[in-house]
Order: sequence, then C-alpha cells, then structure tokens
Amino acid sequence: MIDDHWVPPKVLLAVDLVILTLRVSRLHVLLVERGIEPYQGSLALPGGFLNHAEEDLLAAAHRELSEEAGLTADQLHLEQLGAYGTPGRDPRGRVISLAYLTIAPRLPEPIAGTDASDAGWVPTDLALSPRTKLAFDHRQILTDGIDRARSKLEHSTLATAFCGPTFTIAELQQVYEAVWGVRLDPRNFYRKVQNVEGFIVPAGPTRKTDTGRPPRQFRQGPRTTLHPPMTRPTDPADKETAEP
Amino acid sequence: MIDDHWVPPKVLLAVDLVILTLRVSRLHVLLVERGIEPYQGSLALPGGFLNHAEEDLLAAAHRELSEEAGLTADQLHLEQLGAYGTPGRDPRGRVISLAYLTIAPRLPEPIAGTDASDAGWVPTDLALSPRTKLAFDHRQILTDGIDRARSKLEHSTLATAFCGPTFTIAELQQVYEAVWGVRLDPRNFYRKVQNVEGFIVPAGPTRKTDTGRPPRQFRQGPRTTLHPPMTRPTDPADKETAEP
DNA sequence: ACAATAGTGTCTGTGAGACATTATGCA
DNA sequence: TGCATAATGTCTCACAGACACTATTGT
Repeated sequence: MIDDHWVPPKVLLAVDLVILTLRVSRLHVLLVERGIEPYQGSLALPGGFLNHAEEDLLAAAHRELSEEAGLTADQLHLEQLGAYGTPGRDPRGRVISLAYLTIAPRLPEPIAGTDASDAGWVPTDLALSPRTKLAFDHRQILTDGIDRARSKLEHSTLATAFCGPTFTIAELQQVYEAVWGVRLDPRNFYRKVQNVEGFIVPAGPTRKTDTGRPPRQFRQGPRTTLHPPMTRPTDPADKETAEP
Repeated sequence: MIDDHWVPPKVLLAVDLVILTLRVSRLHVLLVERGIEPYQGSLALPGGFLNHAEEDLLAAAHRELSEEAGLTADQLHLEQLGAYGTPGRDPRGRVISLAYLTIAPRLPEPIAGTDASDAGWVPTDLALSPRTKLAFDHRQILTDGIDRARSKLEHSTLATAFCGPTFTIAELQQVYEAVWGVRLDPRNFYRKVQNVEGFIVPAGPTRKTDTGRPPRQFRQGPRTTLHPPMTRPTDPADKETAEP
C-alpha cells in the first residue's frame, strides 16, 4: 500500500485571529478590509501566512496580533480555536488556517496592517448578520470563536480579561451580559461572584461617578477555573416535549 | 515590510487519532508500535500524513481510523482536538499534526496497520505513566484528548457512544466512573439520567443476568447536549484557603 | 430462605432566582 | 429632601447527595 517513491504533500499554513473586545456594552470583533486578492475588499479576520518554516505557531499568532492590531500581547489571552482546512477554501492552493481566540480589554482604534487597507471594531451581531460577507470561511471561524468565549466565561475567570486592571462588579456583569446576550440580576450576580473564593479581590478605594453611590473596585484574583461553573440562564428553546 | 519575492513556507500535515474505548471498566486508548523512523519501536497514537494535497481533513481522519484501527467510521464520533506544531517535534521537518478524538464502544482487538508493526488497547493510566515513552508530543495530545472526553461527558450525551446500541443504566454509570475516575451513587445516578428528558429511552425487554434482578435496557435518546450539565464530583484539591 | 442487583422513596443542606431593604454618594 | 446606584438581606423552590427501603430474579 506504500509507494517507495511517494512523498507526503505540503500545505500552506495560515494563522487567523478572532480578537474580541467590549465597546459600549456590546461585543465587538476586529475585522480588516482585505487589500489583496483573493477576496479583495471583503471583510476578514486579521491573519496571515507563517513567516518562515520554523516559526512557532503561538509566536506567529502573537506576531499577527502585533502587526494587525498593534497589541503588545504580553499579558493577553491567546488560545487555539481550531484548524480550518476545507479543500478549496482558498483559491491560492491548499491552505490550512489555524484560528486563535483573543480576549482583549477596551482598546483604542487599531492601526491598519500591511495587507489590510483598513481595520476596525465591528459589533459581532453585525459581523454575523446575513448581509455581511466575510472572506474565506471566516464566518464559521467567528461563530466558533464566540461560542468558545461564551463557554469560557462559564468555566473560567476569563471575563476579567475583558475589563481593565481594576473594575467594578457592575462592569464585570456587563461583560457576561454582552457576551452571553442575556440580562442578569445585579444582586444575585453580586452575591455569586463575591462568594467564589479567588475570583475577584478588592482593589483600591471606591471610584467616583457622576451619579449614585460610588462602587468598590476589584482586581482579578488568583483563581483561573470555576468549579462549579457560572450558570448561564437556560435558553427557553431547550424544550423537547410540551403538553396542552 | 513585504518582499515581492517572498513566498510563504509550506509544511507537512499529519493527522493523529486519540481513540478511546472502555474495556473491563477502564478507559483504554489505541496505541501502535512505530515500525519506521523516527521513534521506531516507540508507542504512538495512530496517524499519518495527508494522502494528497486535496484530501479533506476529516476524511483523512476517517481514513486513518479505518486503516489503523479497522473501524468503519460511519456512525462514529470524530471531533477535532487541536493542532500541534512545535518546531522540532518531528526530525523529518516542520510537521503540523491535527489531532482528532474518537469515542468508540467496546471493540475487538484491532489489526496492525501498514506503518505500525503492532497495535493494541492500552489503559490510559498506563499510557500516561512516567515509565511509558510516547513518540513525538503524543503524551500531551493524549492528555488533552482525555481532558476533552471528560468535559464532553459533562455537557453532552456522548457517554452513550461508549456503550453498545442498547445498554443498562449501570453500564452507563460505569462509563462515567471510568472516564472521570470517580465512584458515583447508583441510586442518585439512576434518578438523574432518568429525569433528563431525551437522554436515554427504554429499549426492549429486560436483560437476563447470572445473578440479581434483570435490568431494563435503554437506547440513546434524541438529545445531544445537556443543560444543565452532569455534575462531576468536586475535586477535593479545589481549596484555596483553610482556617484551623 | 437467601443472595444479589435493580429500582423507588425520603430527608437535608446548598444554592439559584425573585425581590425587599438599607447604604452612600451628589444635586 | 430627592435621586440614582451600590450593597445586603430574605424567601422559596429545585436539586445534589446521602441513605433506607422495596422489587425481582436465580440458587
């Protein structure tokens, strides 16, 4: 079954990034307008080919993060999302794309990269609306990335990564509400996160606000995983049978 | 920053499989003894290079599953685990390995494949013991695969995939106990799975056994995801602070 | 009858969800 | 004093966990 002259094929390797952040209480994703073919002019996730044959995958993801979003990735969450390699997804040949997920706190407008004529934050619901055309299979990658982020918020303390170095409990709640797309009771949420040891720890004095009682500030605690997980409100579409 | 003469590098693409099954109430993984260099003679996960440049990734995984384990993969669970591509992990050059996870019911001894001089089921705790040397970074891949399987059992009805077409509740419980490595109360487990609509449905009459009351048989129901998830017993090593 | 396993019933503590109440700032 | 938001308290219901008990087979 093995041909002595057979040699395994080689493929092109790309790294694409799903960079999520929170802006005005809505989940946003960083998209670039492609400046070169294929899909020139379409919106796409930032990314690119491996620089050289010995470049580390995570290093490549960090490099793209820096090149296309101007983010020094030192303390930034970066996690592999999956490999997307359907034949024909890229007209330039067989390309395997490794998708990485990044959770970023609120950031200024990014700088356009080398092969992107423009870049900017786009609300995720707009990016996934049927009217928006994304390059390659980036719609699928983005969908998977958001799903992963939703799941991570349940089982880890990653929500604090959306916030700045210090934050209020109300701000943390907004993260959950924006990513999950639900409304939560502030009082129950307050109790919940307070009772999870090591989730958040007090930091500094209260913050002054325009109106209302000044809230306390917190910093992320040492804990990274949540046992038991944060409970996401049950989707009402989870019924199987119903009786009149 | 872009050189007009620069062309992106190409890499070799491999597909490796973590095939898990249950034998005598213990979790086993399919390992092969490598017949060729590198790592000749070492134990490794079954897998191989892409056949040709246009082969679909999932198809390649199914092909390896068939070639190395003799499993017709029609109704078999196959899920992407991740990409492993550290430079230098393979002396033959830059190789990116896409790992796939398979959950299989109890199966006969597999047949040795073309590039594997021997193949067999190995208990996972033995495969991961410090004395066992696995090829490449397969120890890491296997660890990740088991972690994924443990998590899937919480949030999906995948446990039924470990069983045959029909099974008893006690058999289903053994799946959870073996994969999670814990003991569960049979009565509470019974109540729990019965109350989850669409998890398991009655199938056929009772099964005759050597001793004791014959158990009822069930088949997997229409539901695939579990909301809320199955609760895995809290690891006692989840303490942060303690007071005397 | 006894052994052995299947299946059911009961109690209790914990925690999520709903919502009232008090606290602390500013105009 | 009134307003707005933060923080705490109370109640109820559901469910996980512990375990007593009944049911159904074979010997």
